[in-house]
Amino acid sequence: MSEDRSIREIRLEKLQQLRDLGFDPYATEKFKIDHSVKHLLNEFDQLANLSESAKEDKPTLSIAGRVVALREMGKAAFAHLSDGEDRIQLYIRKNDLDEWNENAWAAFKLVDIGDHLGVTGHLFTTKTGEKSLYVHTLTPLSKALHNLPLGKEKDGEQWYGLTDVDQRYRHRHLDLICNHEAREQLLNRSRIVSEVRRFFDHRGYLEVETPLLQLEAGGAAARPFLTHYNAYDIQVKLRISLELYLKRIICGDVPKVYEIGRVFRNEGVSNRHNPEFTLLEWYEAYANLEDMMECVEDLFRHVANKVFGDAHLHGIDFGKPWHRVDLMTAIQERSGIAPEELSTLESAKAAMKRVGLPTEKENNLGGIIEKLLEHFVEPHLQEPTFIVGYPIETSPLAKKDPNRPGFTRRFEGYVLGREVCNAFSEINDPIDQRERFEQQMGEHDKGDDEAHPMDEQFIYALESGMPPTGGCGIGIDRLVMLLTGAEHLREILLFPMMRPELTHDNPED
RNA sequence: GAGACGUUAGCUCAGUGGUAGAGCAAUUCCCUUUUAAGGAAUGGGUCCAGGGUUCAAGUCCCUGACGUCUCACCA
Repeated sequence: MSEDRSIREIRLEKLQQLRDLGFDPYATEKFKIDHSVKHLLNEFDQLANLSESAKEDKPTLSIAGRVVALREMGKAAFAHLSDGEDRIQLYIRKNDLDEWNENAWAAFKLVDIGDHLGVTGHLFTTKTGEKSLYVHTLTPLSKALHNLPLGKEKDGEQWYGLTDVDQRYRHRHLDLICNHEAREQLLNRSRIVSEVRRFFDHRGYLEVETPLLQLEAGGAAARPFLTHYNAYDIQVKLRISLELYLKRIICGDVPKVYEIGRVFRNEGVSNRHNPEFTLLEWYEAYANLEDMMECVEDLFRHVANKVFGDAHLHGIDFGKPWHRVDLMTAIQERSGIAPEELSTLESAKAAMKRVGLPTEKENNLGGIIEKLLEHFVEPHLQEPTFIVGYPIETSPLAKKDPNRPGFTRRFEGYVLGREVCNAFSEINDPIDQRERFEQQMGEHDKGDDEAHPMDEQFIYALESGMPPTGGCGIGIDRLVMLLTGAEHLREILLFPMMRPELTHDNPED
């Protein structure tokens, strides 16, 4: 990024002048703050009365923040100070700055928009009725050497500011300074994750942390990132899911565990994809599919109520139970393809062709069924819905449905036409699990490089005995998208994956 | 991976093949209750990069980089 050198140089000169006046912005280590700006404004009347008595002699209230607006008027000035959460107007009068430091006014004149400033003073209301702080003393706390893209703002409306999405993501701090919505998204995400934790903690789940560096990345169908561990001189992979280690903990007789952690999938970027994202998975021994459904319903209801104070969000009522629909029934209703047609690969391909979908790349029944689901059913699943009963080929970790050959005890939850969770009764039969892995290895040999690898350590754990267990996974980023109404994953990822920026200053980088 | 669109001052954006523009921000000056403060003056450009066409290219053509959107792939 090309830098306006003159602005930077001017501000470095101002920095030196501030130092010469005894106001080195970088020298202060701590500045005592009495109140947040928001608190100051909320409790203004009470705090203003308190400060009335002390008006003449000593400083009363102390606040700090970034100067976001500045209106100088000769020997007085107005400024707005923002602590990120809220902003308050400052009134600075040359004659009313404390006499003990005659350089204070000169120092103030060297303050720019973007600088951090600590001030003391008393509260008052201006002629036009704005709650303000009458400044007695000021302490520069940082100097902005760049021209921050702070626009003008009135009544919460912003004129200018930073809108270039590229710059917003690459320099997220500027986005957070300039765009209130960016800050809100950050806070909402944090609140949602906190409430998810609280939900599971209160239900007696143990939060655990499992390895990110793994010899074989399993638990999902995805290509892993590869890296190298020098000490052992081995290739290791970044995890693509949390699943297998969490189930090994279940095998260790810890009956309820959850993890919220980053996983990495070596894939492209889109509105709803980022190569690293945050996954929530929880497992509960002795629980089945129905228990998992209720848990998902409770979780969404809890988070919506706690974070947004309402189970109704974006036209969806998370207070109600979710619809429960059999996958094959849903496909038949939406596409007219009967379950019998999807019993062999040949008839399934024929059915696909009949409804106008390409069949060239299809070589297993499960894949076709999931494609039909995606194409015909998903867009209609606006209301929270559990689709139940997934084909065995695409569910290598889910328990077989004893009543339906070829299908597993697995469901996915959908809201507003998008998948929000994936759950199943976990396989605890080590023989079955080994067969599934072997089948996946067969798929891998046939060219599916996302097929699940064999994991002997996991099999060994199952062979030691795992109780019947229900498990569920939710992409936290997509959950936040859903609850906040964000249209892009990038809006709720602080630092989304971006190609390196080619700068003119450093073309070699 | 494919297509469409975009990239001009610190920020937001105009710009019709013929001298590079505006608002805000910045610099200097005036102004002791303003609030998108106001007034006067000033400075600020690798028009994404590299080729090409042309007397002349920010503008037209080609290639590339980065981004946005849509589609494809995946979750």
